Amino acid sequence: MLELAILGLLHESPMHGYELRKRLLSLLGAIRAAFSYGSLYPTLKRMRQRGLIAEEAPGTPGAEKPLLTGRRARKVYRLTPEGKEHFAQLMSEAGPETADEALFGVHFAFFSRTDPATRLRILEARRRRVEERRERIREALARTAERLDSYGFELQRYGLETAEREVRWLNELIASEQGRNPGQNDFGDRLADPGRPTRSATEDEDSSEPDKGGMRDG
Amino acid sequence: MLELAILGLLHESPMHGYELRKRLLSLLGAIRAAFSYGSLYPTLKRMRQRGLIAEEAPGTPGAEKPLLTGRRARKVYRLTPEGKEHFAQLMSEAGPETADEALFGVHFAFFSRTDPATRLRILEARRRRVEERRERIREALARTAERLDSYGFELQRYGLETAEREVRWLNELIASEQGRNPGQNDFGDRLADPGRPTRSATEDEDSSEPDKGGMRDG
DNA sequence: CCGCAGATGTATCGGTCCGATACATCGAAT
DNA sequence: ATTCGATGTATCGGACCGATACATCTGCGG
Repeated sequence: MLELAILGLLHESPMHGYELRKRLLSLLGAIRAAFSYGSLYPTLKRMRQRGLIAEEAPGTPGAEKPLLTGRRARKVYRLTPEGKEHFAQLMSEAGPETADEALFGVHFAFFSRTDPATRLRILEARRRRVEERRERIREALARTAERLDSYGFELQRYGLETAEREVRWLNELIASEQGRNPGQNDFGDRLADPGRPTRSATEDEDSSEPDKGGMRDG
Repeated sequence: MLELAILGLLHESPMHGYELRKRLLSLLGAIRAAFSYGSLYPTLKRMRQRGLIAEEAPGTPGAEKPLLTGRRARKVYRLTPEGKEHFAQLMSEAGPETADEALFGVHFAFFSRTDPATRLRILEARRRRVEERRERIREALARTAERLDSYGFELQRYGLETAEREVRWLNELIASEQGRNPGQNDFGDRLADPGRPTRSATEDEDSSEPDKGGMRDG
């Protein structure tokens, strides 16, 4: 999960842990809690040992005090070919695991790097999951409504409404996906460009992204 | 967290693990994933060792094959006085920890066992937390909107809307709490409406009526 | 000039929780 | 008969989190 997110982010450019965490926060913070350093650093270590990422070598190994603007030692990680392949493989999975709230969110955040068929299957798997949850709440409500105090009732009601809202959202997304030309990917052009010399994303101002509003039809 | 939920449920009646899990699912399943047995049984063991719960003694220690309807050995747990006290102490805490999504949900589910002042503080702590989250999303959106592809944008938009919706919900709950007589608790026991059993918004919405005078008051 | 708060940066530790798995009994359907 | 699903207890490895530690750089007020 965290692994997938790291691989996805390192697709943009090499980064060190602290920066990864900030990007993670701004990318996923809207839907889930940010990963903590207590998971991030051990995961980076593990991924490095597995060869999915590699430490960027500093210029001169002797007396490597000044990194960038005179900062202290930082470990900058970059994606290896194995990591790239592993990411593609993880992203192409569309089983029931991808319906989990957290994993779905990460997948969705990198949807532009997935083919349309996989996107659709993931969205439908998630919808199935939320629909089941919705039905379970309805049953529980019907079964135990008279036993609930007003707070318990309010919790059920709000949870049911939340599930219904997410199903509507997924329906719109699925409709939007199906509205596209099923053979084409009108988002893929920006990611199918392997030769882009990605600068560091710290103060980057590259706004060559005219496409928008594919699903903002309603 | 799980501990708090177990203590709360055992307030109703003694239960064994399997039953606890089912009750947990129907009580909290509307807002969070159910606890798994992988957490439940170790937690029960730990709580028993700490004296918060105790195993219900079977009728006759000799030849105790038939429990209830001839089933196999089950461990029925009941609340000890220490457990009752610990529950009250946990429920009276209203610090920032209680603003966490999961812990807030459990607290809320047992709100009828908390005094109104604590309820109010917990609701306000949660609202503060969600407002901060909402502001972080807004900033991230303003800062990185032009860098986002349509999926990233949609994720931010949906997350922002989710946060705004929860703040509205909390505002209603807080207003409802403040509308009560601050010294009394008119929800103490049961107050289920015997009339219509909770029709939820299946297909209708957009009523946009701001009346909604709090939670089902009589 | 000093100090000190706050951002940057890496890392570990203990603990909670989850998913998978194992094992066993029972009632009902096939 | 036997397979299937619900009931029931339990453990294990792994993922993640919160707290903590430690160190450097920057800017701010005194």
